[in-house]
Amino acid sequence: MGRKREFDVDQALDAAVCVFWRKGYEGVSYSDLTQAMGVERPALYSAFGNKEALFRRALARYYERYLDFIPAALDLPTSREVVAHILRRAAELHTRYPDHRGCLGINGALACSDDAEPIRLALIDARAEGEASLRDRFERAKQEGDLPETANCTALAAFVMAVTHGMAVQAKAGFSRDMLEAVAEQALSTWPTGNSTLSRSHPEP
Amino acid sequence: MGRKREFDVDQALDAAVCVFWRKGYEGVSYSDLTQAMGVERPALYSAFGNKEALFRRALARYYERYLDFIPAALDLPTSREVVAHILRRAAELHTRYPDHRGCLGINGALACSDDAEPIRLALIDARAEGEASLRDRFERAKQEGDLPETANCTALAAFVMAVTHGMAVQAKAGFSRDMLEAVAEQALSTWPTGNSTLSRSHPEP
DNA sequence: CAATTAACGTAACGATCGTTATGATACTCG
DNA sequence: CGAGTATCATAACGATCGTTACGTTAATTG
Repeated sequence: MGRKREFDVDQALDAAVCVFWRKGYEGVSYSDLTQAMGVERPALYSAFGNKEALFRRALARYYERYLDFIPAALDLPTSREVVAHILRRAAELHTRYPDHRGCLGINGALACSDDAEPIRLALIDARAEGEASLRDRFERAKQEGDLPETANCTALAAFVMAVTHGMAVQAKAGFSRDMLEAVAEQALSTWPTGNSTLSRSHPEP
Repeated sequence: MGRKREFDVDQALDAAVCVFWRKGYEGVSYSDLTQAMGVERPALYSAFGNKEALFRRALARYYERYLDFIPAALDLPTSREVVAHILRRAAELHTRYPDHRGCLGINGALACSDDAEPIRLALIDARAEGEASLRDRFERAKQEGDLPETANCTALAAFVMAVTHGMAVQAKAGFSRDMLEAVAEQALSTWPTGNSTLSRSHPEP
């Protein structure tokens, strides 16, 4: 019972994602949020709780709506294809929207005040989760002969994520999609190959 | 004439560098600054101007005190040595100080409010300058036969900077120096070689 | 149709932001 | 020594931060 909500929560959340994506957690004020979401402050608090809770909701939505290509990439047959897909899709995503470039997982909070430290740590955790799943995928690749026995899967996953993060920084600085894709190709050119037929059965063009 | 300054400007500036390095431009308040620099607010204004001017001074000092290895690296004989030196020194610098990890050039302002936009652009310019000097160095390497004729020097420079920025993000997230060095080595393993004797006359161990 | 309930907009909360009067203090120069 | 000046610490400025009373409006329930 009671009055029914006059705005769509999901739609408002999408708007919040865009604002945080552009300005980061601390760079966003409630004035920014109310303007972008078309919702007055008290409605935000009743629907999402405080700013921190709203950001966490926005981050979760970002991962499921924009970073869904990462779990999808993990299903590709070779580690090289996994990496190629992640790097290329990241280059595209980071330059897709001219008014909020880069990655929310990086833009959200890199260095911040003590007040925002919980958000910074939450972003670190989120990134670490993706990196861990990538490492696990590389371990599987090693077992399959797709990566050499000597491969350091932890380091390889960290390398791929480092390039992705670096591209996000450059995207926020205005780098073109083409330039980021050139960076991605350079990163790919280092990729080790195993000795099974797996990696040769899916040649890159 | 008049009263003489009771604090050392350079020393205070070094303290400001550390604070901005840790919390970024917007994450730092004047309370943080006065506490870290041991100087009251009006003295900061009279010595440095406002917060934006202070940050620009701190950024300049950061480049000359901590990023001096970049111009030094450009003088090394081969492009591979240049890149190796930059990546390894970056990995070290980004993990050197436990209480302000990463890079001021990234931590300073990645995504921010509209008020801090001038600082964000200044950081972009500063990074672009280093990237351009790296590209120019690679062009020279190409002329010397140290890089193949087909090498895309702009993309190579962007790649090296992307890895550096990615390592900075990871350093701020708590990654160890060893892990960052493994990332650097992986990046190095992609490095193209020319066909002159130059690159072979300085083999890596 | 009342009674109840929840979301609405307005407007204000205390705290902190970056910035600056203001008067006291310490130094230089005539 | 005394006039002048620059730096000092205290304290306050208006603006904005994230957050929330409060009275009104619209929907549901008996």
